[in-house]
Amino acid sequence: MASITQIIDHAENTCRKNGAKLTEKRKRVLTGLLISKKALSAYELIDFMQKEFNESPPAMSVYRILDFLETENLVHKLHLANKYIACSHISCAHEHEVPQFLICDKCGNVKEIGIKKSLINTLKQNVEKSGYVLKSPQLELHCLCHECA
Amino acid sequence: MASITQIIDHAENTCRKNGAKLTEKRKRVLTGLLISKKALSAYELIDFMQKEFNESPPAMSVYRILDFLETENLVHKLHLANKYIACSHISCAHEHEVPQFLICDKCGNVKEIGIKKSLINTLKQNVEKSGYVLKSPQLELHCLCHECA
DNA sequence: TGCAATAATGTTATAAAATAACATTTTAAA
DNA sequence: TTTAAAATGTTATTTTATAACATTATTGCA
Repeated sequence: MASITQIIDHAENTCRKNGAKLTEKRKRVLTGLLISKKALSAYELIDFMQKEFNESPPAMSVYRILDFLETENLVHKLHLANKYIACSHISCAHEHEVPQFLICDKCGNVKEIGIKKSLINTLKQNVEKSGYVLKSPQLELHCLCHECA
Repeated sequence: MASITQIIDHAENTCRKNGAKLTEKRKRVLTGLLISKKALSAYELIDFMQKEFNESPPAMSVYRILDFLETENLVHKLHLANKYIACSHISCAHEHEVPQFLICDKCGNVKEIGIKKSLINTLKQNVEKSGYVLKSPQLELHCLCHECA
């Protein structure tokens, strides 16, 4: 399990390779999500950063930074929960599976699992049979965690 | 293809069987969604109903009505788009498939397809292997429709 | 039929999430 | 060094959603 510093370094290198820049502000937002044990909304992130880093960035900035991090695949937006979660594979060397998020409707806990290639292909075929093009196979499912079930 | 009146009648009977009541206000919200060619947000619904029925219910009421309709499975909330869409199987006599929504990220068009039982079972097993319980297998996918692709 | 309880809806206010538009600062490139 | 582009800030607003209290309508029971 890589330390947060290592993950940030790795993220920085990945961004540089893509011609993007992981600025200090962006690092701090990503760090906030990595430190946090749970998915956070933009405003929860602002509160969290106020407590952890003694800085309170404007919401507009946080949203922009989250958009950037999402575009760089460092962060995932969970639409079911209106929250963001750090990608759990940032420092992996191998290509990892498309994420599927199991979101507890009761307590908000989120678990990330990988979607098998075969399942993605099935989804993709279903989509194309319907005249649409699959843009992003990331999945979110309404669940209950083992504590709330 | 059932007429809107028939669909509403069917919905009313289904609610009655479930011990719920499809009041006039609720009928009008459902009708609005049935008339509409596309998924609508709560506020879009309010605008739509102002134009179609010359009534402008408060947002709070619309949200409550949408919650009710969703609970009765007459309406689906699309979390990716923050919109609602009428269930397309209200007057079907047979048990229909769990819905999967293909949502065009560009224009907002939504297509509903059915998820095969085998795919649901796969999803369910993946979830349970992770210690969670699948609560609702409804899926939403980021897509592009054939016009926007 | 009348009354009490419950359900549905309205009102007022606010919270939460998100974005538009303009401005300033920082960084990178020429 | 200067300019252009990127990043961030500021101000304001829009959009989505809900809390809490009040009123109205409906239902069930005596």
